[in-house]
Amino acid sequence: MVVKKDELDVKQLSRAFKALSNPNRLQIYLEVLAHRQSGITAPEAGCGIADLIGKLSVGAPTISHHVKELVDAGLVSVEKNGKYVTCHLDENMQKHLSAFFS
Amino acid sequence: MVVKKDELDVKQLSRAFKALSNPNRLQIYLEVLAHRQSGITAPEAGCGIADLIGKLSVGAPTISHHVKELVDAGLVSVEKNGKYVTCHLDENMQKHLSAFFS
DNA sequence: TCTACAATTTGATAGTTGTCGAATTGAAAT
DNA sequence: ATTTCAATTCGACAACTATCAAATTGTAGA
Repeated sequence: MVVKKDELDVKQLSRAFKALSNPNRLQIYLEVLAHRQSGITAPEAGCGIADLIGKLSVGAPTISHHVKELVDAGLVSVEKNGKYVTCHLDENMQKHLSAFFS
Repeated sequence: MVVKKDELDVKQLSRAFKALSNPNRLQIYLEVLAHRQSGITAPEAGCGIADLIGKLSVGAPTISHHVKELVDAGLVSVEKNGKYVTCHLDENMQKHLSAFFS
């Protein structure tokens, strides 16, 4: 059996950093970080798109675009509930990035 | 006396991430990381520009440009010795980024 | 002084990105 | 079924980026 590699390569890493390189996208990531409830799924866990639209000073299409980039880079995941979308932190990626600088 | 703020703001952070968002620039940062001698200044500490030119597959002007971006973002510093230039890791910035993901 | 050479600057260009307004989708409520 | 509303997709455009070749700088050696 082939063992799964646990390290991120340069390409993946640079993609993650690129996702965080735009101030608005970094803000979104910070919001998601702030809403994280480590462990159990709590009532107000996650960060709604509408919240983000309220807090940043760019339009909804731009928020949508940025969230997608964060998802594509593996930094966050999204969960759909009817009309609404909630963002969650990808804790595994966070650990990888933490390890990179340590 | 006014205390010096120790945290990076969103602007500074996103600038650092932008500097690491290009694969070639990230490679340079990795090289500099690899050449770091924590603590004392050892003989082969630091990473020469010529080394970088040898390891990456882009021309000297591009390397020069990328190193400048890393310096501007506060990730590395350069030291000149006659014709030669050596890059050093900015350990303080490294600590800040480490803290960000922890 | 002249030459060689490491590194940077300049100028150009193809490609990428952030943002917007308008149009679209799709789920819930009436 | 129609309306409403959250979110996404589309099409466009100005701003920015990565890279290169050519020209320039500046240091060290002959």
